[in-house]
Amino acid sequence: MRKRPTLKDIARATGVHPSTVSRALDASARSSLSEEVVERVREAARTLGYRPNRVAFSLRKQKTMTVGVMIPDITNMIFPPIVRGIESVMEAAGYASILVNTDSQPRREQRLVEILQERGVDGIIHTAVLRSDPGIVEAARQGLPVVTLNRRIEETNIPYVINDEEEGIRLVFDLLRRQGHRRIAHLAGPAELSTGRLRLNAFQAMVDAAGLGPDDTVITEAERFDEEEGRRCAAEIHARAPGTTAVLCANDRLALGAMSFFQSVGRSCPKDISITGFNDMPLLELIPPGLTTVRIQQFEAGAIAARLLLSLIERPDESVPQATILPVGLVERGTVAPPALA
Amino acid sequence: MRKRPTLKDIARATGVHPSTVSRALDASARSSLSEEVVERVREAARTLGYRPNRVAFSLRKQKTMTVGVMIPDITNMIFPPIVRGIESVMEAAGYASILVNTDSQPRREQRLVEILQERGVDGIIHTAVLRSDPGIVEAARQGLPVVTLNRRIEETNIPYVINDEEEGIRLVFDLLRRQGHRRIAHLAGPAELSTGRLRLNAFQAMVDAAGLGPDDTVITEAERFDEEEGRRCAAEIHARAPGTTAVLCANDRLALGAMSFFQSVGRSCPKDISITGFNDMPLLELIPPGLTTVRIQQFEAGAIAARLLLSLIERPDESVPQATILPVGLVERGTVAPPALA
DNA sequence: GCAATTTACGCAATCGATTGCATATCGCTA
DNA sequence: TAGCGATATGCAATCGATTGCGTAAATTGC
Repeated sequence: MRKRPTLKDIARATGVHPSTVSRALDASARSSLSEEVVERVREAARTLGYRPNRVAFSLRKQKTMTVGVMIPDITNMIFPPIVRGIESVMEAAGYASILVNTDSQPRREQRLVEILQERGVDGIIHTAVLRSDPGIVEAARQGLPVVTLNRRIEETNIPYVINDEEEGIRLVFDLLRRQGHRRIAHLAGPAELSTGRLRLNAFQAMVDAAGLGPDDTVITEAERFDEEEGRRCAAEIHARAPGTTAVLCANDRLALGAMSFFQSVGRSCPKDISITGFNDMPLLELIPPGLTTVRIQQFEAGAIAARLLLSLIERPDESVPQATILPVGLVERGTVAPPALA
Repeated sequence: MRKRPTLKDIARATGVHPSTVSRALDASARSSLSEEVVERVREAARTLGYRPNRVAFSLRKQKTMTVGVMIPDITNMIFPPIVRGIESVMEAAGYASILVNTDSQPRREQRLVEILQERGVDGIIHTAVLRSDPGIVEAARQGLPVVTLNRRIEETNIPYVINDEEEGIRLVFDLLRRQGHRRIAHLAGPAELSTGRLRLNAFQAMVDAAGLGPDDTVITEAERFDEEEGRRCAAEIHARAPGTTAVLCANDRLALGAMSFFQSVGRSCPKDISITGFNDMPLLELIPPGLTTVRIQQFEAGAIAARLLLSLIERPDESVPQATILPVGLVERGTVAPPALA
């Protein structure tokens, strides 16, 4: 087990100075060297199996070619495609990604930001920010490139990439209205997450615009974006507003929970109750009666955020768009039908 | 935007030498210093907001506190829990993980191993090895700690953590037999993946032990572990052996593909055909009629592999178990029933 | 054929931390 | 009070690469 060769080893092998080796191997500095030396060095590097030591490189250049990717929880199925989108761009640009899960815990998140900074990441893509988020904001203020994804931090100038939440809510809301629904509940996401908040705001705007009264709509707020909370909130809706004919859920997992609840109390979907989701996560089409939902661009969102971050890192003078809003689409499946005649 | 303070800054602030600062901040070297200096240094470090520079640390100590985690594809739902299991252990031990997706492409995989080595990872957890895999084997031979997960590399002494594949196949096979099936097909995984191979071998052993003849069993081999291949191979089984009453699939995604195919040709599951999977991936219980499958320990497998790797890294003299075989369990749902009477 | 450039490479500092060794200071003993 | 060891701290090399500057040799100009 011999250790990896260094510039010095190549220098010894070729009889030149290490700095010359460094230049010979660096395409942009190569021009100041003679053809012959460059060739000899490259040949020696090849035969010795030289691989540059990125740690040393990082120390000298103050650049780790590493970015931090913060997500709430990789086991939540909407995140893997996003992560792949990010990596597809980052890897091609020579960057590695350190992936961390925040579990949506502010304390944990703050600690992870510090860990990433200690490691000298060149930037952070954050898909899990809370609506206000001191750790990451402070890091950005100190000059660390940051892009947020899926959510935004209010009152900062941190660039963000989000889906057109308003349009998504409009699509499902309009669908429900066209089918004749009037008593529409909103199963909202956590208010401290910007997606939760944006979708709730959009819902309320739609309700107002449609001229529905407060009696027609009931809103419950989930504490997490998961099935269990979906069930709990659906139960609350069922109890508080039994006349509800449609539940517009802030995401698919909440909707699956709601479907499970209504089934358990014998209200069949879509006959007795219509349900809609948001995100269009994988496998949804296999779960009957097929959740009607809003499709978002996951892989592409990750790739765009990654390109934004790269731009911040490598061309700090160029300005990047503060907001990137991705189009969404309606996916009609089987969970929406006209309301049963009372 | 002031830059991060270094040991030198603290040294200047306290009037001691940088090496003294280093010692004061290092719990194990602290003992050789006076109480008073230690306190002054720690105080200064706190007020300056000092965070150690891990890059410099890594260069000097030849240790990056970073591990590589190689998986085929994070969007494949069995991997996220594994990744979380790995990270739960690694993060607690102060290690960061660089996650890479190989897409099961040998060339790409080889390149990723090199990238990880360039970055000086202290070890690699590989959940995506092919049955023989020169890149990672060579890295291990050169002394890089490596643990494989879910799959193993044959004819090496690289420690591995796998599920009890044989027992899993036995559980579903016995279930099918008890229900009265005799004409059982195997929808096998790719032969170059050890899971594919192990499950196939186990299946054949069961067939032999049960005294079934070659006429009773047909075997098709998928090229990838996905739904599309599941459909394709199911079609092949349907064409070659229409009398088959049960299909034992090498994993859940192949099984979902098979379910989709048989439904498309009007053979209802489980009435006309029984189907079993392997892995018990999330959401399966929501897809009717509920795939009967084998549950494996995902999070735990990741955690165990991580502990193994940590042990290889930090205590190279201690020996670790070459093989860790995790127990599996049968999950009976709705896709298995007695064969229809011919 | 000599001064003025240019070319090609070496030298040494640097990035920020760690660590073996040297040394100053102190207390203590004889 | 000289000498000794123990204790606390400083010094300087080191990890592996990058890079501004210096300089010898090669080239050009006239």
